[in-house]
Amino acid sequence: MANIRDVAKASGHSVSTVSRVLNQKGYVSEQTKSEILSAMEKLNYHRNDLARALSLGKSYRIGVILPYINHPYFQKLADAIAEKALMENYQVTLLPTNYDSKYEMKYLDMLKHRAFDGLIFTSRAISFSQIIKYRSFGGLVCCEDTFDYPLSCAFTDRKKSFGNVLKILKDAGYSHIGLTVSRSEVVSQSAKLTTQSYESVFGHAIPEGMLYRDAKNMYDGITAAGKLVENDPDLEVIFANGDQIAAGALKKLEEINHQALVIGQENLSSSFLLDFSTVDHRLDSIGETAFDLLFEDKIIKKEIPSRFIVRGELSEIIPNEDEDPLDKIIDK
Amino acid sequence: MANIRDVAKASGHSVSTVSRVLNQKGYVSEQTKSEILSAMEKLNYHRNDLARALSLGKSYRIGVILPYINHPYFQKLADAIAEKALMENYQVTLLPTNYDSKYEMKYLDMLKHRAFDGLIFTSRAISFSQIIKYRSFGGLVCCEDTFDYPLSCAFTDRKKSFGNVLKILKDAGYSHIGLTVSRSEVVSQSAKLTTQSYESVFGHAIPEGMLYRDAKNMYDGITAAGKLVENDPDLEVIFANGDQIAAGALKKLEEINHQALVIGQENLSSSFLLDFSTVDHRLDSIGETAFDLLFEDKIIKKEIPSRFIVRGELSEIIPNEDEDPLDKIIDK
DNA sequence: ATAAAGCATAGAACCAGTTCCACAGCAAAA
DNA sequence: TTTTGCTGTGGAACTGGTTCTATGCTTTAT
Repeated sequence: MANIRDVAKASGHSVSTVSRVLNQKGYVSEQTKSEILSAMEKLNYHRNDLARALSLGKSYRIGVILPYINHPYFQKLADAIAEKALMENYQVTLLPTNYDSKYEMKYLDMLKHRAFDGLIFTSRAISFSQIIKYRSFGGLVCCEDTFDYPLSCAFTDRKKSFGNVLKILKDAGYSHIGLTVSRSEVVSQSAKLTTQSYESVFGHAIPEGMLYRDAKNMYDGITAAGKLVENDPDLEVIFANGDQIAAGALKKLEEINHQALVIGQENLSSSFLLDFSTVDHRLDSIGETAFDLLFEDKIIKKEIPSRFIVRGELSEIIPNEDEDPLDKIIDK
Repeated sequence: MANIRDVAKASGHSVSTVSRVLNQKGYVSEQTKSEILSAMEKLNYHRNDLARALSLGKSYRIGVILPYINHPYFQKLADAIAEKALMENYQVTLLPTNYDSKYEMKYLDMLKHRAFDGLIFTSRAISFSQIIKYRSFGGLVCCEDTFDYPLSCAFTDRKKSFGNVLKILKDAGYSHIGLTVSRSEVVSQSAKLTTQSYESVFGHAIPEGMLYRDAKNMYDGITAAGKLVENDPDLEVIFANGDQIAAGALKKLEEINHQALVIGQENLSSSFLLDFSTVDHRLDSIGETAFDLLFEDKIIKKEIPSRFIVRGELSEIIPNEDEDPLDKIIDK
């Protein structure tokens, strides 16, 4: 493998001149340039990016921290980040954690070790204060509200969007509502906001047994629907924490022949296929924004508004006047 | 940022001794070791992975080349590769190409530039002979049969599995069969095998209008089903090139109230949810194997057998004796 | 005529690691 | 007693780039 010194020797010029040709900056005569170029050709030379990165102190790589690599929510978010990053000539590496703080710390350590120029947290198990400690080692952005912590973020106000959906349900006369969350509200910010929204809309806590706390995939959705109907035979609505969970729930409801509304989140293809309403958290915007903030000098916090996509029987029930803060969309 | 020389100076030892402590190899006395360790602690020292990679000539990074980052088939395959790679302490970067050979060449160039130790092609636009040129720059593996080309691969015999499914359909008395492929059989190996299998089972080419050539996602599935029924009002079966396409087709068939069997591929959650049969190409096995082959010295080619997962009405029709080369599974 | 500015190039230091080699001390084997 | 082998350590070269600085040589402006 030829290196820059080999090229210099072969062309009869100095290393610095070769470097100038390589980077197309500084003064190089046409004559010299073509001599060096042909030497490169002859030696089959290609610049070593690792050496370049070491010298520059910048690797043009970022990492996206996400709990599950094959989870639709995080996948969609990661895709959005990757799309923007690739446009800016950055490479993106997906870093799955399974919500294990050990992994999160490991990836932060990789930032320390200069494996990345920056990290985007799509979700997390560790605290903000832990993350902040690593600020001096590279860019850091979270995809959730970081409140008063000195940490950039791009996020949707879930309390607002959850509250909006719940209010619509309340106004439409529904009261037997089951909810699912991925993790207990003690550890999950999203779960906490779900219960808080419920309380503020309905004026009381979610009734015992109407909150299913371990909904991570379609199969959990099946289980959740079973439990919720078992706990409340008059169940009217299931507000799930994702379209995949909603899809599973719908399947179960059909199976046991229980009539109830199902609402999902993220506007995945399954919600369209199975024709249920869904909260679109605008993951594409969030991802793009998160990347943009990564290498800003200042700490910036950006809120991106959600949309409620109304489908199926709900689209006939709810009023369409609407001056709420969300773009409400009646699909088809 | 402290470096290894700072640690050496601070601890009163040499750089090579610090390196030995860092890598836990070679002789170091307990006394020296603890002195160096505490110096590292004090200086908040962390090894620079870029410098290490440069020195070692190995970055512990691999790339996975795939046309679409959010396509279920490639996602599943990439997930399988990533899972194995992470176990072996390699980092995985997803490299989307949109079937643009420019991108594929760009990623091969990145291999040249030492950004990766190896690349796995899950699909490709360029020829095998193009890829082979880069063999000297790092590991290279394809997830399809590379035939006589000197290139490692992990793959399923699609001709075999397609033929198996088509034979089952033929034996069950179906003859009005529509098929979908993602790209024309001129460029897509998979499409070519689909048409070849059809011909060898039915003894004639796919009738005009019964092959839809641009099926890439669920929405294409909807369009495809419409066209196929239009071209043959007696359509009995749609054999789609993926579960997402099959799901779209099924939706369209229900909409226009046309009774026909739908068969997908990859055994995604949608095939389970919507209860149609599917060909499971064992992407998890393929991904794992592909990684294993990446850093083998020899060129190795491994075939992984597919499974046909039979669901819905088909499970009542087809005989269950079966000594065919595929594991046939009757689901539920 | 002379200073300033622009062009073209080379040399050497620098980024932060790894590793080969030499050398010393000491214990066990010849 | 000498040789061998193991332990422990340091120096220096090496990985392959970038960039600062110095040095000439032309032009151009004053």
